[in-house]
Amino acid sequence: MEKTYITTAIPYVNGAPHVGHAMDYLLADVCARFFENSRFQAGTDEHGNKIFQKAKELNIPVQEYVDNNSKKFQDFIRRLGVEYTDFVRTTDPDHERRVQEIWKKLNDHIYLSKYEGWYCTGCERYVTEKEYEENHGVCPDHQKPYEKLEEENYYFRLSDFKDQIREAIESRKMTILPEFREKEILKLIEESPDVSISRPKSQLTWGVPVPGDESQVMYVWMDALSNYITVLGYPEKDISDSWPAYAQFVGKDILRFHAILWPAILLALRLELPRNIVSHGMVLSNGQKMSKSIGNVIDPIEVLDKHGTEAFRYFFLRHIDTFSDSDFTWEKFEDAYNNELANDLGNLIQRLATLCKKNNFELNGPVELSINHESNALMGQFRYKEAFDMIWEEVQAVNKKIDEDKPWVLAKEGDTKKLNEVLNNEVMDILTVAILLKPFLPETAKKIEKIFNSGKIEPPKEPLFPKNK
RNA sequence: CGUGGGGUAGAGCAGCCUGGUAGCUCGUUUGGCUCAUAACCAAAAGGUCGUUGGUUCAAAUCCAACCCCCACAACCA
Repeated sequence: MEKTYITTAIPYVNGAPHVGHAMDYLLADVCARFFENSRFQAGTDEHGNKIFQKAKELNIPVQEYVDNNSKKFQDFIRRLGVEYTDFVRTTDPDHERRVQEIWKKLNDHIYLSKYEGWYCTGCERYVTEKEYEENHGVCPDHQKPYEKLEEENYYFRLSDFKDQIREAIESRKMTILPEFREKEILKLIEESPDVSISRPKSQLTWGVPVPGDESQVMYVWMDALSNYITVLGYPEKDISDSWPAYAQFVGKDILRFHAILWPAILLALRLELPRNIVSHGMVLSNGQKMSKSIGNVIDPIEVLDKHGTEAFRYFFLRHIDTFSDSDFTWEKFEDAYNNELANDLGNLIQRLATLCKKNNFELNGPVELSINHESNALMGQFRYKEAFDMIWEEVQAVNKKIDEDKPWVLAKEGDTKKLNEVLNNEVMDILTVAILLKPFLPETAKKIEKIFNSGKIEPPKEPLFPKNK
């Protein structure tokens, strides 16, 4: 059976999970829950010098180091309430073997060439011409002058596919979202040079060996991008029940690799291009990019510990824009939690359940609602924040309706018929809200259904979202 | 002359493509209600829509120039 295949970028595991990683997972999770029959990939990127060095510093075997870190990400994803179906690790032998198979298939588009550039022996990396000029030829970290070095690299001939990629984007066979990023990519394609896809072993040991050349190791992108199909079992398995991916979620910082290099690889393999590449913005902290040196990094685990999964999902899906950069501050988070989750929704559940209980109102058996809400159109376009806003209007509308219906007055007047009628309407409304909330706040949706759609209506003993002082 | 985004009420944003009384959320003030987590509902105050010029009967919206902020520029989510 055909599945809606949804992917997330695989994070580089040289550190702990970052708030930014959460965006990928949450958006993909909303998408996966919105479509029922979906396949959902997640994973970790585990090769490269930085990881190798970090493990050496810590005096831990590299494999053990990446095992631990990969586990941290898996735990993190679970704590976000995100349910993936497939998890890929780039150090998995299956993945490594498959990447080598892929490399072989790309052979016609790969060539060996010299790379020349400024190199810092301290950092063990090349710097760009611009960086070289800015630092006046001396590495600021190591106080050493850059050296001119040259090495042999394998290159992938991107130019073989530029026209096809441009055509796919323009004809919307492959859609890049949001639109302004698509414009950016179309410009970038023109100036994209061929891509260096290997490093000499002397420089990079922790990686997948290039097949047929002992002296070279694959460079990250070739290794990492392939994960989306190696996890499906490519090339030995038929992946047509899942591929092409319906949506690939990535941060805007790595969009270029996903929108240019990755499609080129797919074309070279004669595979279809993904239908949608959705790029989200960055999460800022107090209006600035998070960075250790500024000391404004928000630890997602801390947010989860303090407020739980549902509140986390709520804030990041509604108050962090789906496509643009948005700001996280604790103040904003607390405001949203108290005003919206606690007051609007939490209190609504409490007051309506209490009204039902006090007036002995019950539904006649569980109700099946089929809903065609206008937010669905937005969901289909990946405009999750806007869809969520629209759903919240429904929450507020129920509060308003209760105020207008004044069930407590009807109860005093003894108008039982009218009372039951309005309570029934209101319960239907909140059950509708529950269904709409499912992709965003699955646990909350479940709780609402349990309270209102399983016979006797009882207000929860503990408020769903206790207010914080 | 790198590329892209942005500059709209105290804060955060929508509106701009398809010109025609400037809108939403939070905050503030006032009123209502009492079912509810001192929650809910309503109303009010608050804006020369970055600057200058142009097109038009009419511009936040189209055009031009300029100023300011931010991101990206092969691996710092």
